[in-house]
Amino acid sequence: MEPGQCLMRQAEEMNALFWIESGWAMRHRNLANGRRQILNLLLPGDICDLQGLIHTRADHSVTAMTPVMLCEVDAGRFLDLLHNDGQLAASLLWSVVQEEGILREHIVRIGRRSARIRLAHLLLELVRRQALGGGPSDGLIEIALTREVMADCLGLTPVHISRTLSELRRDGLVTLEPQGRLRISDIDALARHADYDTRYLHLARPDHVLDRAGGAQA
Amino acid sequence: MEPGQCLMRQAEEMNALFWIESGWAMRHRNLANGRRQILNLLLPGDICDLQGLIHTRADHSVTAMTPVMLCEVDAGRFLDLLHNDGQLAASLLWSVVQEEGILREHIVRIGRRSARIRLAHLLLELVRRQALGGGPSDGLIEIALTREVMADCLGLTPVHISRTLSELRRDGLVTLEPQGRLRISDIDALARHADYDTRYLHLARPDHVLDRAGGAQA
DNA sequence: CGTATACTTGACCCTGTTCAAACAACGTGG
DNA sequence: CCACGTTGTTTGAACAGGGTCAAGTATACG
Repeated sequence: MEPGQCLMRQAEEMNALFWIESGWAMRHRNLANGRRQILNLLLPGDICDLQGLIHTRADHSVTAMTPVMLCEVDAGRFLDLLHNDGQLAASLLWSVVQEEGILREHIVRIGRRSARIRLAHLLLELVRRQALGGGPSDGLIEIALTREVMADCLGLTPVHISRTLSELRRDGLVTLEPQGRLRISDIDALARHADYDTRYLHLARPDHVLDRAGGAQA
Repeated sequence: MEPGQCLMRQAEEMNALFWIESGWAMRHRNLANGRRQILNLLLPGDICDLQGLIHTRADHSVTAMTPVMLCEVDAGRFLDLLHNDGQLAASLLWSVVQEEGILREHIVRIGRRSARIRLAHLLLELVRRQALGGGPSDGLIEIALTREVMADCLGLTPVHISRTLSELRRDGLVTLEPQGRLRISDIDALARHADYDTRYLHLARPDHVLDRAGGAQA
């Protein structure tokens, strides 16, 4: 899919599941007053969306931010597959727990943190998730995020993102690379600075879940 | 459990699942700077928590707000039960989708709405969820919420909640009942006023999911 | 090389915060 | 039954973080 194309549209009925192979996308909701809130960014390896399994109306849209390669699975077939493959079931459970964790973290960020720390957290999370999905782990964020995207993630305005980012750059925590990509110069320093729990999403995938679910078809 | 008791504590290892039979509880995270963000309120009928299934460290606490009766299920036994009971599996899937919807709604509220509308949304959601769980559906919120609880839900301060609530009362949208409980005088009026999607969580539970999962042990 | 899109910067404003004091509701013990 | 501590609520005044509007500047792209 090309940038700007919708994988899924608010209020549309879903009956498939997507798996992002490459490229970035975003889940977002558009409000009546023209505002937008991005709920979560989707990186390679992410699943979208459980809602598809229960064949209901989507409460948000999903839009490609870069060219995206994805794998589409019919909901019915997927449920059948779950039946025969406990490992798949365990993966799904794992992925759901991960996603809920990301959503919760997002709530805390938006609800109780300053603009500066919100932004630091967002960048730290993206760098970490990118690495988990096989991307670079050196602090460079693969794709260029517009100020508007960051603003709509964090409940701020593009103008204020611009200012806050300048601050972080001034303090040597973040640098601006070619093509508008961002780099966290020193991940640990920024994490300390921003009270970021480095164990978050660091969870090794515990195999006992796999074992158990392999028998249980969870 | 008594009010103030923890069902689950941040950073503690979980290997059980709870089902709330009666009473209200809250999921929350406490930050290093002493602030608190409530992630979600748990009402009768809610499940807490999927994280328990994969035996990992909790990233948040759960605390009883009223006396709470709950049903505790060992994670391993639950996974075994899933094996034999497709209906249970479907219920779980359903409940996960519901919960993710609630979390997403919360993000939009906190990220892109004014204090007044945030509060209206919170109250509307509670009234709706309460009714879904068998509680009153006439607009009365069963339990007295402190201003601080509402503030920590919505990313605001108790002082500002107090002011905002006064406004809503002045405008005749909400009334204060005995024992500090709140009542939405006219649910539809408030929903219109607050651009609240009344279809949200109104989702009838589709039986085809049950059927399918009954065979598939999803 | 010109246009479009995004980014930066400044000035001013507004929503929600902070601090502080007064007030109400409630339970306890004398 | 009343005094009183406790906990939660209301209100006011001053303040600040972030928003809004507007102008100017990069950067990419055809």
